[in-house]
Amino acid sequence: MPQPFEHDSPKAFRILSAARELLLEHGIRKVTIAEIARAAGVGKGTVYLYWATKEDLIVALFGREVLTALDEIDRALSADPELVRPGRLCALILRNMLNRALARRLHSGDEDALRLMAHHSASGSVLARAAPSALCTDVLGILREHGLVRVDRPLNEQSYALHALLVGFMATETVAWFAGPAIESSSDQVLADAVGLLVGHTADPGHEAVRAATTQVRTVLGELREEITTHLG
Amino acid sequence: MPQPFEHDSPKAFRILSAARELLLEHGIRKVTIAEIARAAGVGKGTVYLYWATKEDLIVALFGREVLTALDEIDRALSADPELVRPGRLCALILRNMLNRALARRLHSGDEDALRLMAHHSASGSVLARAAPSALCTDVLGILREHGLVRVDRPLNEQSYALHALLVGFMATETVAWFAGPAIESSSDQVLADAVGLLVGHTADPGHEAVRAATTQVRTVLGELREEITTHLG
DNA sequence: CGACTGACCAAATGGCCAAAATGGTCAGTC
DNA sequence: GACTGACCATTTTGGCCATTTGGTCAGTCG
Repeated sequence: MPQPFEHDSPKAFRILSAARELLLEHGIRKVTIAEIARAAGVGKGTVYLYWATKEDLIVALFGREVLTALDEIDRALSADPELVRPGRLCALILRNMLNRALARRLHSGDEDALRLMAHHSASGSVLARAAPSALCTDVLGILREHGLVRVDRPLNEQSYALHALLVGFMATETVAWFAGPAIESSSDQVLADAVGLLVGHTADPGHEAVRAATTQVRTVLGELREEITTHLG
Repeated sequence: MPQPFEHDSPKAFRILSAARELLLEHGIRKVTIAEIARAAGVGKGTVYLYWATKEDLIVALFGREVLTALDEIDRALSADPELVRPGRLCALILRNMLNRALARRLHSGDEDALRLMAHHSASGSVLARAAPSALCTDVLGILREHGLVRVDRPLNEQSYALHALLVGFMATETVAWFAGPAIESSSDQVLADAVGLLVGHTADPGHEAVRAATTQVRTVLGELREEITTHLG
Protein backbone atom coordinates (compact mmCIF):
# COMPACT_ATOMS: atom_id res chain seq x y z
CA MET A 1 0.00 0.00 0.00
CA PRO A 2 2.87 2.45 0.41
CA GLN A 3 3.76 1.81 -3.22
CA PRO A 4 1.61 3.68 -5.77
CA PHE A 5 1.95 1.02 -8.48
CA GLU A 6 -0.25 -2.04 -8.68
CA HIS A 7 1.55 -5.31 -8.25
CA ASP A 8 -0.64 -7.14 -10.70
CA SER A 9 0.23 -4.99 -13.66
CA PRO A 10 1.94 -6.78 -16.54
CA LYS A 11 5.18 -4.94 -15.85
CA ALA A 12 5.23 -6.03 -12.23
CA PHE A 13 4.61 -9.55 -13.44
CA ARG A 14 7.57 -9.39 -15.80
CA ILE A 15 9.80 -8.13 -13.02
CA LEU A 16 8.64 -10.88 -10.68
CA SER A 17 9.19 -13.54 -13.30
CA ALA A 18 12.69 -12.32 -14.07
CA ALA A 19 13.46 -12.10 -10.37
CA ARG A 20 12.20 -15.63 -9.80
CA GLU A 21 14.35 -17.09 -12.53
CA LEU A 22 17.47 -15.28 -11.43
CA LEU A 23 16.85 -16.08 -7.79
CA LEU A 24 16.56 -19.79 -8.47
CA GLU A 25 19.73 -19.61 -10.52
CA HIS A 26 22.02 -17.53 -8.33
CA GLY A 27 20.46 -17.67 -4.88
CA ILE A 28 19.13 -14.76 -2.89
CA ARG A 29 22.43 -13.22 -2.02
CA LYS A 30 23.88 -13.06 -5.50
CA VAL A 31 20.91 -11.70 -7.38
CA THR A 32 20.99 -7.93 -7.79
CA ILE A 33 18.26 -5.43 -8.56
CA ALA A 34 20.21 -4.16 -11.57
CA GLU A 35 20.36 -7.70 -12.92
CA ILE A 36 16.64 -8.24 -12.39
CA ALA A 37 15.80 -4.95 -14.06
CA ARG A 38 17.98 -5.76 -17.05
CA ALA A 39 16.45 -9.24 -17.40
CA ALA A 40 12.96 -7.75 -17.18
CA GLY A 41 13.86 -5.13 -19.74
CA VAL A 42 13.16 -2.17 -17.47
CA GLY A 43 15.24 0.44 -15.73
CA LYS A 44 16.47 -0.11 -12.22
CA GLY A 45 14.35 2.76 -10.93
CA THR A 46 11.22 1.13 -12.27
CA VAL A 47 11.61 -1.77 -9.92
CA TYR A 48 11.50 0.67 -7.02
CA LEU A 49 8.22 2.06 -8.28
CA TYR A 50 6.63 -1.26 -7.39
CA TRP A 51 8.51 -2.38 -4.29
CA ALA A 52 10.15 -0.15 -1.72
CA THR A 53 13.09 -2.45 -1.09
CA LYS A 54 14.75 -5.54 -2.45
CA GLU A 55 13.42 -7.45 0.54
CA ASP A 56 9.87 -6.49 -0.31
CA LEU A 57 10.32 -7.75 -3.84
CA ILE A 58 11.63 -11.11 -2.69
CA VAL A 59 8.97 -11.50 -0.05
CA ALA A 60 6.36 -10.77 -2.71
CA LEU A 61 7.97 -13.50 -4.78
CA PHE A 62 7.55 -16.02 -1.99
CA GLY A 63 4.03 -14.79 -1.45
CA ARG A 64 3.15 -15.39 -5.08
CA GLU A 65 4.61 -18.88 -4.82
CA VAL A 66 2.42 -19.64 -1.83
CA LEU A 67 -0.61 -18.28 -3.66
CA THR A 68 -0.16 -20.54 -6.65
CA ALA A 69 0.32 -23.44 -4.27
CA LEU A 70 -2.94 -22.58 -2.50
CA ASP A 71 -4.71 -22.33 -5.84
CA GLU A 72 -3.40 -25.69 -6.90
CA ILE A 73 -4.53 -27.28 -3.63
CA ASP A 74 -7.96 -25.72 -3.95
CA ARG A 75 -8.27 -26.93 -7.53
CA ALA A 76 -7.40 -30.49 -6.56
CA LEU A 77 -9.76 -30.38 -3.60
CA SER A 78 -12.63 -29.16 -5.70
CA ALA A 79 -12.00 -31.83 -8.32
CA ASP A 80 -11.88 -34.64 -5.76
CA PRO A 81 -13.38 -33.92 -2.31
CA GLU A 82 -12.05 -37.26 -1.08
CA LEU A 83 -8.65 -35.58 -0.87
CA VAL A 84 -9.67 -33.97 2.45
CA ARG A 85 -9.07 -37.25 4.19
CA PRO A 86 -6.15 -36.45 6.48
CA GLY A 87 -3.52 -38.60 4.81
CA ARG A 88 -4.27 -37.46 1.29
CA LEU A 89 -4.65 -33.85 2.37
CA CYS A 90 -1.29 -33.76 4.12
CA ALA A 91 0.46 -35.22 1.12
CA LEU A 92 -1.31 -32.74 -1.13
CA ILE A 93 -0.37 -29.77 1.02
CA LEU A 94 3.18 -30.90 1.60
CA ARG A 95 3.81 -31.37 -2.09
CA ASN A 96 2.28 -28.08 -3.06
CA MET A 97 3.31 -25.80 -0.24
CA LEU A 98 6.71 -27.07 0.73
CA ASN A 99 8.10 -28.62 -2.39
CA ARG A 100 7.73 -25.67 -4.67
CA ALA A 101 11.08 -24.56 -5.95
CA LEU A 102 11.24 -21.29 -4.06
CA ALA A 103 9.70 -22.37 -0.80
CA ARG A 104 12.04 -25.31 -0.76
CA ARG A 105 14.86 -22.92 -0.06
CA LEU A 106 13.20 -21.97 3.17
CA HIS A 107 12.61 -25.47 4.36
CA SER A 108 15.92 -26.89 3.27
CA GLY A 109 17.53 -24.38 5.57
CA ASP A 110 18.72 -21.63 3.23
CA GLU A 111 20.29 -19.18 5.66
CA ASP A 112 19.62 -16.06 3.60
CA ALA A 113 16.02 -16.96 2.92
CA LEU A 114 15.30 -17.81 6.55
CA ARG A 115 16.82 -14.61 7.88
CA LEU A 116 14.98 -12.57 5.28
CA MET A 117 11.57 -13.96 6.13
CA ALA A 118 12.21 -13.83 9.85
CA HIS A 119 13.27 -10.18 9.79
CA HIS A 120 10.56 -9.03 7.46
CA SER A 121 7.98 -8.08 10.05
CA ALA A 122 5.04 -7.33 7.77
CA SER A 123 5.18 -10.64 5.96
CA GLY A 124 6.29 -12.61 8.97
CA SER A 125 2.94 -12.58 10.66
CA VAL A 126 1.15 -13.39 7.44
CA LEU A 127 3.34 -16.13 6.09
CA ALA A 128 3.53 -17.62 9.56
CA ARG A 129 -0.12 -18.50 9.20
CA ALA A 130 0.76 -20.39 6.05
CA ALA A 131 3.37 -22.34 7.99
CA PRO A 132 2.70 -26.02 8.67
CA SER A 133 2.13 -25.47 12.39
CA ALA A 134 -0.74 -23.03 11.88
CA LEU A 135 -2.31 -25.00 9.04
CA CYS A 136 -2.13 -28.18 11.07
CA THR A 137 -4.16 -26.75 13.91
CA ASP A 138 -6.77 -25.08 11.72
CA VAL A 139 -7.31 -27.98 9.39
CA LEU A 140 -7.20 -30.64 12.08
CA GLY A 141 -9.89 -28.75 13.94
CA ILE A 142 -12.19 -28.94 10.95
CA LEU A 143 -11.47 -32.58 10.23
CA ARG A 144 -12.20 -33.45 13.84
CA GLU A 145 -15.57 -31.78 13.67
CA HIS A 146 -16.58 -33.91 10.74
CA GLY A 147 -15.37 -37.22 12.08
CA LEU A 148 -12.45 -37.50 9.69
CA VAL A 149 -9.94 -37.39 12.50
CA ARG A 150 -9.99 -39.21 15.82
CA VAL A 151 -10.93 -37.01 18.75
CA ASP A 152 -9.56 -39.11 21.61
CA ARG A 153 -6.56 -36.78 21.93
CA PRO A 154 -6.41 -33.05 22.59
CA LEU A 155 -6.26 -30.99 19.41
CA ASN A 156 -3.03 -29.24 20.22
CA GLU A 157 -1.16 -32.47 20.95
CA GLN A 158 -2.49 -34.00 17.77
CA SER A 159 -1.44 -30.90 15.90
CA TYR A 160 2.00 -30.95 17.48
CA ALA A 161 2.57 -34.56 16.51
CA LEU A 162 1.26 -34.14 12.98
CA HIS A 163 3.38 -31.05 12.52
CA ALA A 164 6.45 -32.97 13.66
CA LEU A 165 5.65 -35.78 11.24
CA LEU A 166 5.34 -33.38 8.32
CA VAL A 167 8.51 -31.52 9.22
CA GLY A 168 10.23 -34.88 9.52
CA PHE A 169 9.14 -36.03 6.08
CA MET A 170 10.23 -32.71 4.68
CA ALA A 171 13.64 -32.87 6.34
CA THR A 172 14.14 -36.49 5.41
CA GLU A 173 13.68 -35.66 1.77
CA THR A 174 15.59 -32.42 1.54
CA VAL A 175 18.40 -32.45 4.09
CA ALA A 176 21.03 -35.02 3.28
CA TRP A 177 22.05 -35.44 6.90
CA PHE A 178 18.55 -36.61 7.83
CA ALA A 179 18.15 -39.11 5.00
CA GLY A 180 15.96 -42.04 5.97
CA PRO A 181 15.94 -45.73 5.03
CA ALA A 182 15.23 -46.57 1.42
CA ILE A 183 11.63 -47.31 0.43
CA GLU A 184 10.04 -48.76 -2.67
CA SER A 185 6.65 -47.06 -2.63
CA SER A 186 6.32 -43.37 -3.29
CA SER A 187 7.12 -41.17 -0.36
CA ASP A 188 3.66 -39.60 -0.74
CA GLN A 189 1.98 -42.91 -0.15
CA VAL A 190 4.03 -43.62 2.94
CA LEU A 191 3.27 -40.14 4.23
CA ALA A 192 -0.45 -40.51 3.63
CA ASP A 193 -0.47 -43.86 5.37
CA ALA A 194 1.51 -42.55 8.32
CA VAL A 195 -0.79 -39.57 8.75
CA GLY A 196 -3.76 -41.89 8.56
CA LEU A 197 -2.36 -44.01 11.36
CA LEU A 198 -1.44 -41.00 13.45
CA VAL A 199 -4.70 -39.05 13.37
CA GLY A 200 -7.08 -41.07 11.20
CA HIS A 201 -10.38 -42.51 12.26
CA THR A 202 -11.32 -46.12 11.78
CA ALA A 203 -15.00 -45.45 11.17
CA ASP A 204 -15.97 -44.01 7.79
CA PRO A 205 -17.66 -40.63 8.30
CA GLY A 206 -19.68 -40.94 5.13
CA HIS A 207 -19.84 -38.92 1.94
CA GLU A 208 -21.79 -36.04 3.37
CA ALA A 209 -19.26 -35.34 6.11
CA VAL A 210 -16.41 -35.51 3.62
CA ARG A 211 -18.07 -32.98 1.36
CA ALA A 212 -18.85 -30.67 4.25
CA ALA A 213 -15.27 -30.87 5.51
CA THR A 214 -13.96 -30.17 2.04
CA THR A 215 -16.01 -27.01 1.77
CA GLN A 216 -14.86 -25.81 5.13
CA VAL A 217 -11.20 -26.55 4.48
CA ARG A 218 -11.42 -24.76 1.16
CA THR A 219 -12.92 -21.80 2.96
CA VAL A 220 -10.05 -21.67 5.42
CA LEU A 221 -7.50 -21.92 2.64
CA GLY A 222 -9.39 -19.22 0.77
CA GLU A 223 -9.23 -16.91 3.77
CA LEU A 224 -5.53 -17.52 4.01
CA ARG A 225 -5.19 -16.72 0.33
CA GLU A 226 -7.13 -13.52 0.82
CA GLU A 227 -4.97 -12.48 3.72
CA ILE A 228 -1.77 -13.05 1.79
CA THR A 229 -3.11 -11.20 -1.22
CA THR A 230 -4.05 -8.09 0.71
CA HIS A 231 -0.83 -8.01 2.70
CA LEU A 232 1.62 -8.76 -0.07
CA GLY A 233 -0.55 -7.93 -3.09
CA MET B 1 44.81 -48.37 15.82
CA PRO B 2 47.51 -46.30 14.10
CA GLN B 3 48.13 -44.57 17.42
CA PRO B 4 50.34 -46.52 19.80
CA PHE B 5 48.71 -45.18 22.96
CA GLU B 6 45.59 -46.62 24.49
CA HIS B 7 42.61 -44.31 24.50
CA ASP B 8 41.30 -45.59 27.82
CA SER B 9 44.38 -44.65 29.80
CA PRO B 10 43.77 -42.09 32.55
CA LYS B 11 45.76 -39.49 30.63
CA ALA B 12 43.62 -39.90 27.53
CA PHE B 13 40.59 -39.56 29.71
CA ARG B 14 41.85 -36.31 31.19
CA ILE B 15 42.52 -34.94 27.72
CA LEU B 16 39.06 -35.94 26.52
CA SER B 17 37.39 -34.36 29.53
CA ALA B 18 39.26 -31.12 29.11
CA ALA B 19 38.47 -31.14 25.41
CA ARG B 20 34.80 -31.73 26.09
CA GLU B 21 34.53 -28.86 28.50
CA LEU B 22 36.34 -26.42 26.25
CA LEU B 23 34.40 -27.58 23.20
CA LEU B 24 31.06 -26.96 24.87
CA GLU B 25 32.28 -23.56 25.97
CA HIS B 26 33.91 -22.22 22.82
CA GLY B 27 32.53 -24.35 20.01
CA ILE B 28 34.50 -26.61 17.71
CA ARG B 29 36.18 -23.95 15.71
CA LYS B 30 37.54 -21.91 18.57
CA VAL B 31 38.97 -24.66 20.71
CA THR B 32 42.67 -25.25 20.10
CA ILE B 33 44.86 -28.22 20.82
CA ALA B 34 47.24 -26.04 22.83
CA GLU B 35 44.32 -24.93 24.99
CA ILE B 36 43.15 -28.50 25.52
CA ALA B 37 46.65 -29.64 26.40
CA ARG B 38 47.07 -26.84 28.89
CA ALA B 39 43.70 -27.52 30.50
CA ALA B 40 44.56 -31.21 30.73
CA GLY B 41 47.96 -30.39 32.23
CA VAL B 42 49.96 -32.09 29.48
CA GLY B 43 52.19 -30.94 26.68
CA LYS B 44 50.78 -30.32 23.25
CA GLY B 45 52.81 -33.14 21.77
CA THR B 46 51.27 -35.59 24.20
CA VAL B 47 47.83 -35.07 22.70
CA TYR B 48 49.24 -36.20 19.38
CA LEU B 49 50.51 -39.39 20.95
CA TYR B 50 46.89 -40.41 21.40
CA TRP B 51 45.16 -38.98 18.35
CA ALA B 52 46.71 -38.36 14.96
CA THR B 53 44.71 -35.18 14.25
CA LYS B 54 42.44 -32.72 15.96
CA GLU B 55 39.56 -34.20 13.99
CA ASP B 56 40.24 -37.64 15.40
CA LEU B 57 40.18 -36.26 18.90
CA ILE B 58 36.84 -34.56 18.40
CA VAL B 59 35.32 -37.56 16.69
CA ALA B 60 36.45 -39.67 19.64
CA LEU B 61 34.71 -37.18 21.87
CA PHE B 62 31.43 -37.62 20.03
CA GLY B 63 31.95 -41.36 20.11
CA ARG B 64 32.34 -41.32 23.87
CA GLU B 65 29.16 -39.28 24.14
CA VAL B 66 27.24 -41.84 22.12
CA LEU B 67 28.66 -44.60 24.27
CA THR B 68 27.46 -43.05 27.51
CA ALA B 69 24.06 -42.54 25.90
CA LEU B 70 23.93 -46.20 24.92
CA ASP B 71 24.92 -47.19 28.43
CA GLU B 72 22.21 -45.03 29.91
CA ILE B 73 19.61 -46.54 27.57
CA ASP B 74 20.75 -50.03 28.42
CA ARG B 75 20.60 -49.27 32.13
CA ALA B 76 17.05 -47.93 31.87
CA LEU B 77 16.00 -50.89 29.75
CA SER B 78 17.40 -53.39 32.21
CA ALA B 79 15.71 -51.64 35.11
CA ASP B 80 12.32 -51.57 33.41
CA PRO B 81 11.80 -53.94 30.45
CA GLU B 82 8.44 -52.29 29.73
CA LEU B 83 10.42 -49.45 28.18
CA VAL B 84 10.85 -51.51 24.99
CA ARG B 85 7.30 -50.68 24.03
CA PRO B 86 7.79 -48.59 20.89
CA GLY B 87 6.54 -45.28 22.24
CA ARG B 88 8.55 -45.40 25.44
CA LEU B 89 11.61 -46.72 23.65
CA CYS B 90 11.63 -43.96 21.07
CA ALA B 91 11.31 -41.30 23.74
CA LEU B 92 14.09 -42.95 25.70
CA ILE B 93 16.42 -43.15 22.73
CA LEU B 94 15.62 -39.68 21.48
CA ARG B 95 16.33 -38.11 24.85
CA ASN B 96 19.54 -39.99 25.38
CA MET B 97 21.03 -40.09 21.93
CA LEU B 98 19.99 -36.80 20.45
CA ASN B 99 19.63 -34.49 23.40
CA ARG B 100 23.06 -34.96 24.90
CA ALA B 101 24.96 -31.73 24.99
CA LEU B 102 27.54 -32.64 22.37
CA ALA B 103 25.35 -34.58 20.01
CA ARG B 104 22.85 -31.77 20.08
CA ARG B 105 25.31 -29.68 18.14
CA LEU B 106 25.04 -32.13 15.30
CA HIS B 107 21.28 -32.26 15.21
CA SER B 108 20.69 -28.58 15.74
CA GLY B 109 22.65 -28.00 12.58
CA ASP B 110 26.08 -26.89 13.79
CA GLU B 111 27.89 -26.33 10.52
CA ASP B 112 31.36 -27.17 11.83
CA ALA B 113 30.22 -30.31 13.56
CA LEU B 114 28.24 -31.57 10.57
CA ARG B 115 31.07 -31.03 8.14
CA LEU B 116 33.51 -32.65 10.49
CA MET B 117 31.49 -35.82 10.92
CA ALA B 118 30.58 -36.00 7.25
CA HIS B 119 34.19 -35.70 6.10
CA HIS B 120 35.62 -38.05 8.64
CA SER B 121 35.42 -41.26 6.65
CA ALA B 122 36.46 -43.72 9.34
CA SER B 123 33.88 -42.60 11.85
CA GLY B 124 31.23 -41.83 9.29
CA SER B 125 30.35 -45.42 8.56
CA VAL B 126 30.32 -46.31 12.24
CA LEU B 127 28.37 -43.40 13.63
CA ALA B 128 25.95 -43.71 10.74
CA ARG B 129 24.81 -46.96 12.29
CA ALA B 130 24.05 -45.05 15.45
CA ALA B 131 21.92 -42.62 13.46
CA PRO B 132 18.15 -42.74 13.90
CA SER B 133 17.54 -44.25 10.48
CA ALA B 134 19.65 -47.32 11.12
CA LEU B 135 18.40 -47.78 14.67
CA CYS B 136 14.82 -47.47 13.50
CA THR B 137 15.10 -50.35 11.09
CA ASP B 138 16.99 -52.66 13.44
CA VAL B 139 14.84 -52.05 16.47
CA LEU B 140 11.55 -52.07 14.58
CA GLY B 141 12.49 -55.43 13.13
CA ILE B 142 12.87 -56.87 16.60
CA LEU B 143 9.70 -55.31 17.95
CA ARG B 144 7.75 -56.69 15.00
CA GLU B 145 8.97 -60.19 15.69
CA HIS B 146 7.64 -60.04 19.23
CA GLY B 147 4.26 -58.56 18.44
CA LEU B 148 5.06 -55.15 19.92
CA VAL B 149 4.66 -53.46 16.58
CA ARG B 150 2.00 -53.93 13.94
CA VAL B 151 3.14 -55.96 10.95
CA ASP B 152 0.52 -54.93 8.41
CA ARG B 153 3.01 -52.60 6.74
CA PRO B 154 6.40 -53.33 5.17
CA LEU B 155 9.27 -52.85 7.59
CA ASN B 156 11.12 -50.30 5.52
CA GLU B 157 8.07 -48.07 5.10
CA GLN B 158 7.35 -48.27 8.79
CA SER B 159 10.95 -47.43 9.51
CA TYR B 160 10.90 -44.53 7.10
CA ALA B 161 7.81 -43.02 8.70
CA LEU B 162 9.04 -43.54 12.24
CA HIS B 163 12.38 -42.01 11.35
CA ALA B 164 10.61 -38.99 9.89
CA LEU B 165 8.52 -38.62 13.03
CA LEU B 166 11.59 -38.70 15.26
CA VAL B 167 13.49 -36.25 13.08
CA GLY B 168 10.44 -34.03 13.14
CA PHE B 169 10.18 -34.03 16.92
CA MET B 170 13.86 -33.29 17.12
CA ALA B 171 13.66 -30.41 14.66
CA THR B 172 10.52 -29.02 16.25
CA GLU B 173 12.28 -28.77 19.57
CA THR B 174 15.67 -27.50 18.48
CA VAL B 175 15.23 -25.42 15.34
CA ALA B 176 13.29 -22.22 15.97
CA TRP B 177 11.96 -22.02 12.45
CA PHE B 178 10.22 -25.38 12.82
CA ALA B 179 8.61 -24.62 16.16
CA GLY B 180 5.30 -26.37 16.54
CA PRO B 181 2.04 -25.45 18.29
CA ALA B 182 2.18 -25.09 22.06
CA ILE B 183 1.32 -28.13 24.15
CA GLU B 184 0.63 -28.65 27.81
CA SER B 185 1.83 -32.21 28.32
CA SER B 186 5.49 -33.08 28.17
CA SER B 187 6.87 -33.45 24.68
CA ASP B 188 8.03 -36.94 25.63
CA GLN B 189 4.50 -38.03 26.33
CA VAL B 190 3.20 -36.67 23.05
CA LEU B 191 6.05 -38.38 21.25
CA ALA B 192 5.42 -41.70 22.93
CA ASP B 193 1.73 -41.48 22.12
CA ALA B 194 2.39 -40.57 18.50
CA VAL B 195 4.82 -43.43 18.04
CA GLY B 196 2.29 -45.76 19.61
CA LEU B 197 -0.35 -44.68 17.12
CA LEU B 198 2.05 -44.89 14.21
CA VAL B 199 3.51 -48.34 14.72
CA GLY B 200 1.94 -49.71 17.90
CA HIS B 201 -0.15 -52.82 18.18
CA THR B 202 -3.58 -52.90 19.77
CA ALA B 203 -3.21 -56.38 21.20
CA ASP B 204 -1.01 -56.79 24.27
CA PRO B 205 1.83 -59.16 23.42
CA GLY B 206 2.22 -60.30 27.00
CA HIS B 207 5.03 -60.10 29.52
CA GLU B 208 7.11 -62.86 28.04
CA ALA B 209 7.29 -61.23 24.62
CA VAL B 210 8.21 -57.90 26.18
CA ARG B 211 11.05 -59.45 28.11
CA ALA B 212 12.31 -61.32 25.07
CA ALA B 213 12.20 -58.17 22.98
CA THR B 214 14.05 -56.25 25.66
CA THR B 215 16.86 -58.77 25.69
CA GLN B 216 17.18 -58.69 21.94
CA VAL B 217 17.11 -54.91 21.73
CA ARG B 218 19.76 -54.69 24.42
CA THR B 219 21.85 -57.13 22.43
CA VAL B 220 21.62 -54.98 19.31
CA LEU B 221 22.51 -51.86 21.25
CA GLY B 222 25.39 -53.75 22.83
CA GLU B 223 26.71 -54.74 19.40
CA LEU B 224 26.52 -51.16 18.31
CA ARG B 225 28.41 -50.17 21.43
CA GLU B 226 31.06 -52.76 20.68
CA GLU B 227 31.44 -51.55 17.14
CA ILE B 228 31.88 -47.96 18.20
CA THR B 229 34.36 -48.93 20.89
CA THR B 230 36.60 -50.85 18.54
CA HIS B 231 36.50 -48.24 15.81
CA LEU B 232 36.94 -45.13 17.90
CA GLY B 233 38.74 -46.56 20.90
C1' DC C 1 64.83 -46.76 27.16
C1' DG C 2 60.70 -44.56 26.34
C1' DA C 3 57.03 -41.42 27.85
C1' DC C 4 56.74 -36.81 27.49
C1' DT C 5 57.62 -31.92 26.21
C1' DG C 6 57.53 -27.29 24.06
C1' DA C 7 60.21 -24.62 20.58
C1' DC C 8 59.65 -24.75 15.81
C1' DC C 9 57.50 -24.79 10.91
C1' DA C 10 54.15 -24.50 7.25
C1' DA C 11 49.51 -23.55 6.61
C1' DA C 12 45.34 -21.53 7.95
C1' DT C 13 42.98 -17.57 10.12
C1' DG C 14 41.58 -12.97 11.07
C1' DG C 15 41.99 -8.20 10.88
C1' DC C 16 42.60 -4.29 7.90
C1' DC C 17 41.86 -1.30 4.13
C1' DA C 18 41.26 0.09 -0.59
C1' DA C 19 38.54 -1.07 -4.70
C1' DA C 20 34.49 -2.81 -6.63
C1' DA C 21 29.71 -3.68 -6.34
C1' DT C 22 25.04 -2.87 -4.71
C1' DG C 23 20.72 -0.91 -2.80
C1' DG C 24 18.30 2.98 -3.20
C1' DT C 25 17.37 8.09 -5.02
C1' DC C 26 16.06 11.68 -8.09
C1' DA C 27 16.75 15.15 -11.68
C1' DG C 28 15.73 14.74 -16.11
C1' DT C 29 13.76 12.44 -20.58
C1' DC C 30 10.15 10.88 -23.58
C1' DG D 1 3.40 11.12 -15.44
C1' DA D 2 5.59 6.66 -16.40
C1' DC D 3 10.04 5.64 -16.83
C1' DT D 4 15.13 5.86 -16.80
C1' DG D 5 20.12 5.49 -15.61
C1' DA D 6 23.84 8.43 -13.70
C1' DC D 7 24.75 9.27 -9.03
C1' DC D 8 25.59 8.61 -3.79
C1' DA D 9 26.21 6.27 0.60
C1' DT D 10 26.84 1.99 2.27
C1' DT D 11 28.13 -2.74 2.01
C1' DT D 12 30.78 -6.44 0.17
C1' DT D 13 34.99 -8.27 -1.87
C1' DG D 14 39.68 -9.27 -2.45
C1' DG D 15 44.25 -9.00 -1.39
C1' DC D 16 47.80 -8.21 1.92
C1' DC D 17 50.20 -9.19 6.25
C1' DA D 18 50.59 -10.17 11.27
C1' DT D 19 49.01 -13.68 14.27
C1' DT D 20 47.44 -18.06 15.40
C1' DT D 21 47.04 -22.97 14.96
C1' DG D 22 47.61 -27.89 13.69
C1' DG D 23 51.18 -30.88 13.59
C1' DT D 24 56.42 -32.43 14.09
C1' DC D 25 60.54 -33.80 16.30
C1' DA D 26 64.99 -33.15 18.53
C1' DG D 27 65.83 -33.20 23.02
C1' DT D 28 64.71 -33.70 28.31
C1' DC D 29 63.76 -36.31 32.28
C1' DG D 30 62.47 -40.15 35.12
